[in-house]
Amino acid sequence: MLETKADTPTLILDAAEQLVLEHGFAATSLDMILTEVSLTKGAFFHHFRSKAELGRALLERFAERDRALLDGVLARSGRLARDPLQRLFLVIGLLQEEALALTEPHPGCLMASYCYERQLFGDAVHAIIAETFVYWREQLGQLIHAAMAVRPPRREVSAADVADLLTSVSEGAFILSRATADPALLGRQLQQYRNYLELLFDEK
Amino acid sequence: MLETKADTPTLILDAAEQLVLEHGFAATSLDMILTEVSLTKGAFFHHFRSKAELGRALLERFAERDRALLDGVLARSGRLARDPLQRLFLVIGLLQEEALALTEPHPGCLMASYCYERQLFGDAVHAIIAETFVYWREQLGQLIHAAMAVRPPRREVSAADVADLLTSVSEGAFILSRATADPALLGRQLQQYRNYLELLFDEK
Amino acid sequence: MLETKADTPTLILDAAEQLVLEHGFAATSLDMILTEVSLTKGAFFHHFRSKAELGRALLERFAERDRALLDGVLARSGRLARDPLQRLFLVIGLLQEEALALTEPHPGCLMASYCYERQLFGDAVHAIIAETFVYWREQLGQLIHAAMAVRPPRREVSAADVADLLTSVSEGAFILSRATADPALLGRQLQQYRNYLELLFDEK
Amino acid sequence: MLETKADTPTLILDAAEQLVLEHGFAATSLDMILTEVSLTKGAFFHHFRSKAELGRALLERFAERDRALLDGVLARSGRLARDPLQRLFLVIGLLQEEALALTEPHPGCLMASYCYERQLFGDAVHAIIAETFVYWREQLGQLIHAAMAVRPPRREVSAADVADLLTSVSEGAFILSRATADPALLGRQLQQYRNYLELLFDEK
DNA sequence: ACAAGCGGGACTACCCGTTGTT
DNA sequence: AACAACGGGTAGTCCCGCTTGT
Repeated sequence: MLETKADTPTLILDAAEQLVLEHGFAATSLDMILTEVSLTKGAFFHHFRSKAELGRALLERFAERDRALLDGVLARSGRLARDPLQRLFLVIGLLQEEALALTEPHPGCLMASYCYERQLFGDAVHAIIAETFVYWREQLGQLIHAAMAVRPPRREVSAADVADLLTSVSEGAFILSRATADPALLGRQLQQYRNYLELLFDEK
Repeated sequence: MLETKADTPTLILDAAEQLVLEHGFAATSLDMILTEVSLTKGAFFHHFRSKAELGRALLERFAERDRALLDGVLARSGRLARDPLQRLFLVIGLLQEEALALTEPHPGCLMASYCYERQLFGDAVHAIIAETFVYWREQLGQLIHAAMAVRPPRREVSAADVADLLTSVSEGAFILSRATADPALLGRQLQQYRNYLELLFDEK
Repeated sequence: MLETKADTPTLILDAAEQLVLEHGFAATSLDMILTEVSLTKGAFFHHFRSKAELGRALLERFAERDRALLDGVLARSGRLARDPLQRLFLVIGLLQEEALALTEPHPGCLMASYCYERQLFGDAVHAIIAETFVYWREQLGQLIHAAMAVRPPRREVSAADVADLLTSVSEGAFILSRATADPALLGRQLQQYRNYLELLFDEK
Repeated sequence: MLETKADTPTLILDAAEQLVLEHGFAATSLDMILTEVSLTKGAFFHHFRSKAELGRALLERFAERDRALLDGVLARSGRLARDPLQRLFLVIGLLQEEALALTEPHPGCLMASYCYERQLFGDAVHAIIAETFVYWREQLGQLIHAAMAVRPPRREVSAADVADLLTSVSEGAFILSRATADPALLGRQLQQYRNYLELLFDEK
């Protein structure tokens, strides 16, 4: 049906992403990737100028999908509700749904991985990472801000900080989930985040 | 008095830790470390059997210090208060104090770094990481459990999950703080965690 | 009018010659050449069987032009004078004219370049180089021989050696001119050669 | 007797110089050199930071020896005669002696070789080449200048140009000698240079 | 306890040439 | 006639670890 005949660059990116999340970027050799997709160096360097460029392309694709994920849940929440507070909880709910579907620990976040190999990358890469984190802060922050207008929170908080907290909890849970080999951990941590929001916006 | 003339293994570990947190373990070559401390391979292999052993020693020292940090704040909180609820907020407060003292982004967590280079390490290393995260869950979890006995929380939560949340938020904030080059971010995120606890244990 | 739309092989040869004189043959990759002329491998291998064949074709064209240069000045000198001595000085003069027109150092001689990468080429190429140098020795040597018949030289010299000297001085001046970034050097060295001939054939 | 136990860098330089003069720098692989001296890459990179640095070291040693050759013949000529004109002819004579001793074509000049692979090297290398050629121009030029003071030449010439001519003739003869596989050619060309000087400084 | 030198292997980058297609 | 894609091989670089010596 969806005869998605994957093209070579995509095949390479797919294999690379998975390997990088397991080994780190530096320890992921081109040979490892190319063995995975049954190609040779010649093919690789026809599509990418260097390994560094592969790293950048990998991150760019990841960041785009990451923003698309947020855009998606924001859009869906908008179709299901008008009230910002309801929308906010819908957003968290949709993310929780995905977390609950995991049967093994979340594969992790490429941006976090790159952060722990910071010196390997140039400013262009650092900028993409920062922008993507800030995108969540701003997009989600707007919704939180709107919710705070509808219902004053029980603690004086910054919408940006509360938005960042979702990112923090997620990133931290990715790591913890992997370290303890517990696929359900992410869902439980997102539930804590939901608890926080519920208490924050509790009536009375 | 405290003329602690650092011995060679310690010098190596210090340089290595800083470099690994910036470059990742794979991309940190022995030459880089040894240049930093003005030593040669001969000296290194006299003290460490291999690079892998250095990695293990690095992690062990880090994990010990990490547990010691928790032991320390727990002990101090015990000297300042008896009530578990008060002690819990003291623990968070002491950790916040450290976060507020940062003038540049937190250097990060070696355990998180290793998680994103998982395949480079053996089960012995993975075990240390898991145990250290579980140590926080259990030690802090006990205190939270005691607090919940004193004052029933406004949401039904597991003490372990609430304890894990501190780890998640911290790990996530390390990454976010670095990515956005914002040293104060960690403190603000810990404040969100404190908010959560305050709302959870609010007396109506 | 003479809208000589250069054909592909010529375009390739032109770009290759310039690049080889700057980088040497080994360090001139096909990709470099093809980027220069905006073509791909497919086009190249349609016109040349291999890089080695390009090298041969390059040299052959160069050697032909080199012999044509000598033929040209010899023919022009023959139209301007009958006396071999006069013709000889006319030949040198015409070559000097070209040297004086240079605004940047002479691009160099492909045969000299190949001599310093001798092992890359086969006997066929070596033969072309030797024959071209010998062609100058013989053609110019004949004229010098005739001049010596007309006017006995003040030193007993071999016509072939005196002919070779023009090649030596030129080849050496190409190098010296480049090394010192002095476009006028070639002209000044040819003047020394002319001085030698003048003194050699001085009437007492 | 002179138990000259060659050290590793010297062994490498010796093998490299010979190979570079035959193949050119680009086409001389480290493997070729290291096979010749029975070493491995590990050993090479312990002594040289890169192939480029080898190239520089190679040239520096060559240039030093080249200047030492001139210094040597100038010094010997000074011990054998006082008169600059006599010294000048002694210098040429000593150089001719060396040329006549050759049983196979002169191995060539590294500086000329590098000139035909110009783009491979940086300005530091270009500077060394230019300085070395200029050294001959100045040192030999001084002697020629002194000779011209003693005996006015029969043509108005610049001492520098006459000095350069020796370099030109030599460099050109290296190439011609190789191309025609004629070891005696260099000696015969130097004889032409001597003829030129004799005629230039002829009495009457 | 540490330094110098070196072996052996891995990795990125690049290069030449071929194939299939338009 | 020309291009995109790719295979196979090789070059330069670097890295870990061992040996030998002081």
